[in-house]
Amino acid sequence: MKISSKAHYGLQAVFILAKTGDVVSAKTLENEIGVSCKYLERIMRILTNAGVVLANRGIQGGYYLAKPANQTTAGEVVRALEDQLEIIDCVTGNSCNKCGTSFVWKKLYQGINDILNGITLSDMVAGDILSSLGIEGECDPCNNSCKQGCSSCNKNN
Amino acid sequence: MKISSKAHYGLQAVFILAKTGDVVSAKTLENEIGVSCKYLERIMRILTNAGVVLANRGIQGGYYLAKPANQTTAGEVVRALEDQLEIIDCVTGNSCNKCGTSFVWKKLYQGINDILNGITLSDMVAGDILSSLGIEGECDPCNNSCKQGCSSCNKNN
DNA sequence: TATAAATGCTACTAAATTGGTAGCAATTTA
DNA sequence: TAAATTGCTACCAATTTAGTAGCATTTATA
Repeated sequence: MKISSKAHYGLQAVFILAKTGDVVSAKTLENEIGVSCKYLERIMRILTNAGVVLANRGIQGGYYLAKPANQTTAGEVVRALEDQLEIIDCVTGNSCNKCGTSFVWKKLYQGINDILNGITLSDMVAGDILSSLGIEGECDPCNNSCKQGCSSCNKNN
Repeated sequence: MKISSKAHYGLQAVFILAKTGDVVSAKTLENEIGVSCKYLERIMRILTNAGVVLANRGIQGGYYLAKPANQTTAGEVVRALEDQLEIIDCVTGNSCNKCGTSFVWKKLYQGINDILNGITLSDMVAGDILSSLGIEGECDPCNNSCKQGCSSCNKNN
């Protein structure tokens, strides 16, 4: 149950595309994210084939969102890069030994998809701007301190 | 983002403990689940150390739930067997590059825990009984057909 | 008290997955 | 034509997963 580096880098990449609102090359993404452009190319190609982003070749080429940021969800991105989020074989109906646990995985599968489908790239950009303005104070989503009123983790809301 | 076989087998095992309501040996679990008792022993030892189950050695020994089935959640079981469900490093505050995606993973992490914490072993046993009685009709949680009113996947409710 | 049945623990291993790298082809702009 | 860029395939090292094996320890019971 780990997020792969592909999904992590891929979501960072589309986040940058959303924030930039323009064509961004793999080389630029490499500078922003800090991982080799060859690896990013592979990741972006998966997202291109999935229809999440579009690509232009040649000089001035690069990647850009296929749809507006507020119509692109984290779910689309992560599913493309995480093998459809099929957390266990039986959740997509490909075989099941009826072991008594399947409804747990099914619920979890649906829950994970619901959560990620509920987050758009616009949400991510908005959350990032708030955070960079220091509006959330010490409520960093990456640690366990959360101040009341924060819009990112909602832990104390 | 795959459920490990340890978590799958482990949840099957505690499900059997809950259904049986008695001490069950690894050998018996082997017969029920179809995986070697040596591997199950290792899994059950993790659950024992986590305080989810208790173990008796010797003849007539085996494993049993440490708490009543309605007070034991899938979350406790899965967290013990899936490295605390730490889907990515930054969700538990151990480091974060503030890449703009962290609040997605944080929300996902909290969501996954909430879902699994909301399912008790009693729920699982109840769901299994309903299913074995055919009450849900063709709504098998393991395939994509779901009839209205089903209590397992809620897809059409 | 012997014995069989059970868990506890550690070490090992084969297979699969992850996380990349490398090189060349194709495309496009200037 | 040259430079910049994506597209594609093959390869590879490291890690993780999914077990197996063997012995130690404990315990109920005959």
